Amino acid sequence: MSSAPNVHEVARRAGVSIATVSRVFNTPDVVLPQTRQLVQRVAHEVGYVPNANARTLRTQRSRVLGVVLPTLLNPVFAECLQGIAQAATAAGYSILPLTSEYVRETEDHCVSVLAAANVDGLILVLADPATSTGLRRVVQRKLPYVLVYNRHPDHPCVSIDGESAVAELVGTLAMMGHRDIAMVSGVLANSDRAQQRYRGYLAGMRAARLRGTRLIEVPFVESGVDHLAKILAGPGRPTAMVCSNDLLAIRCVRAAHLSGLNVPGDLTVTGFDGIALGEDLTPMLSTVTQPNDALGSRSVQLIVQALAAGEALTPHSSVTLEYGFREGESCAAPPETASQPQRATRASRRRT
Amino acid sequence: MSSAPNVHEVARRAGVSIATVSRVFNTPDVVLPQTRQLVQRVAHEVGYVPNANARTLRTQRSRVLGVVLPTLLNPVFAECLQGIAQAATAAGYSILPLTSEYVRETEDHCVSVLAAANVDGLILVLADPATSTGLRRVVQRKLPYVLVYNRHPDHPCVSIDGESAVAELVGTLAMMGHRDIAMVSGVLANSDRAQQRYRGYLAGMRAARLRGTRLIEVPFVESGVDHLAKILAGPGRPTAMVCSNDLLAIRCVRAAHLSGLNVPGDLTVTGFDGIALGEDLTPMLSTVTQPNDALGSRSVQLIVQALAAGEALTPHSSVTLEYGFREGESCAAPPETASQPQRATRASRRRT
DNA sequence: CTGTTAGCGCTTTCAA
DNA sequence: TTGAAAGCGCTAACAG
Repeated sequence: MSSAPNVHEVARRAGVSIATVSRVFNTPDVVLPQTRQLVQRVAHEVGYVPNANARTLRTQRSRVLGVVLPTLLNPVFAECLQGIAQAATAAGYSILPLTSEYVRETEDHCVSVLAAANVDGLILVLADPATSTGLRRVVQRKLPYVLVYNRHPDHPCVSIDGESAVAELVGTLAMMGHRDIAMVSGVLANSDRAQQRYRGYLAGMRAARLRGTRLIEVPFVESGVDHLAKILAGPGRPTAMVCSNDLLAIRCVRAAHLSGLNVPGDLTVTGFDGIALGEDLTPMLSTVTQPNDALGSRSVQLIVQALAAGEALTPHSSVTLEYGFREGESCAAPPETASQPQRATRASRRRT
Repeated sequence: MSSAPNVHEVARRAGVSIATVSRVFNTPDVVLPQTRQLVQRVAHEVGYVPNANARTLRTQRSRVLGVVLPTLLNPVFAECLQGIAQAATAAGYSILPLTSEYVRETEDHCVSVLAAANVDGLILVLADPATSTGLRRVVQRKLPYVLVYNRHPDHPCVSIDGESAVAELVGTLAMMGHRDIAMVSGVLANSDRAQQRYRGYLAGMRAARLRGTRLIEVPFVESGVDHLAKILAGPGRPTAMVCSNDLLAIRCVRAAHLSGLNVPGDLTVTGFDGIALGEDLTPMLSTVTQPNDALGSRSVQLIVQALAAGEALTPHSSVTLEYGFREGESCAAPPETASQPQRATRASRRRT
């Protein structure tokens, strides 16, 4: 409602020129200590803060990184954003986070908004880089960008090898005696990560010489618990469910309970993502852990570094971080095989 | 890296003046259809998007709402932000969300950043409005603002009556036979909501003629599960734990499990917030539910409306939304009283 | 070390 | 209906 004080106001009150005021905020050491302190005092008194828009307009750099995430309702992305925020602050950048809600058009729109806001760089978590029109626009406008979680040979990415992780996990389950292992996923077409993990599942099953692969796609209308419970209550239910993310795994555990099944006694459930909350659940969620905040901070570092160097990031700069496994308590040998549930003990680590 | 196209570029290519280009984007109907279409075509071709900074600088309004939240790692605030984002989009506003991480200085800093960004209004979730220096600055700069979750007679707030909610909840527990009811909270000094809820606890205990009040403050170093488990393993443990938020409740359930206690058989646990995830847990979390997204969207509506009217919001415009109770499965009569756990059936509602 | 001045991209009178 | 021109708040030459 009231007009914010500007350089003129401060300059007038301090009896100096607007240039001096500007210098105090940009190159303080170039102005006489005495003058500097005077200006600082006056600025503080009137509550002057340099207008970021004017500054951006003039300098052609905003020191802002645009961030596009699918949603913040999934803690995975909230954790990642946390990492992004911290790293950005450390590097002297602000962030402007937007969510696409997994809608293609929204993803597109986010890119437009961020471009209009003159962000210096973009950190993107896309549904699927291969088909993203927003990404195409970013490339053709030559905006510096990096993808996170996504993996694609044509783009700079910070990610983990989800395929190997799931393959490895399935191998472990097979060694524990599981033969009926199902994969639970959101709609595959909606996410390259889901596809990646599904490929890992298939590879793992193949490697273990298990033929009965099964994909349970949970359309994300409602939470999907009822749908899952129905499957578990029916005949021929799997002994293990490998879920494409932790939220889905939590729902599987719930569905098992609703079907009168004990986890892990009657049913093994594993997740993917390693959200912090999973550690506080009972049973503690067995899951593939990603370094979510590191994925975020690493992407900031990459882009900030590219910005400093003045050259765009290439697919060549892609980084694959390590994943891990949390043993948890939702995993055991299948009921037929072991008289008493035996825990998984494997907790290996892998890099690519 | 590459310079974005601007009005001049588009004007030149379309053979019109920059003013006409501007009009096409701001008052399309005032320009000849033929000219308009030409400009639109050219703009689209070169991928022109009006520079938001320049526009803001010139018009002195950004159509951006600044949002300050404690953290996004607690789904409560992510849910609220979701509501804010939707309502803002619907009203033609963008949002600029920042997190304070419950640090006073950061809260302050967020306000500065948002002021510098020329946001048209502020939506704030503060640690404590009574002591926030950031808020003081907002007021003295006469920035339009509204507080969410916080409650304070001197400020416009969108909130629920947490005190009554907890009091009511405690009453219900007492009626179920609980006498040893403890309150579990984060550090009280860190949040006016925690204080509010604690007052409700005290009031509820008083109303039920229960004298043994007990506050368990969980410092948020680590998750606090070990601390809680230790308390539960010791003598004189309560039969019910009323938690100040759902995340804490989840940890209490975990702690109970680690101490060999069954929830709700041996211990009743209730939460506060009504995060969506609580519904998928086993036992399903019994909790006070807040309309998190409505709190967010309502605050947007208030501020947008004030902006349109050109007059600031006053404490008078404060809105109290209704809370509810989710029965859940983490609540039962205390072990001494009932041979078999009996469920709470109360699910009342209250407004203030 | 400090002041004057041009101009970032845009909107908006004011004229035509 | 369209164009010319001023100016939002700031920074960065350039002079002094």
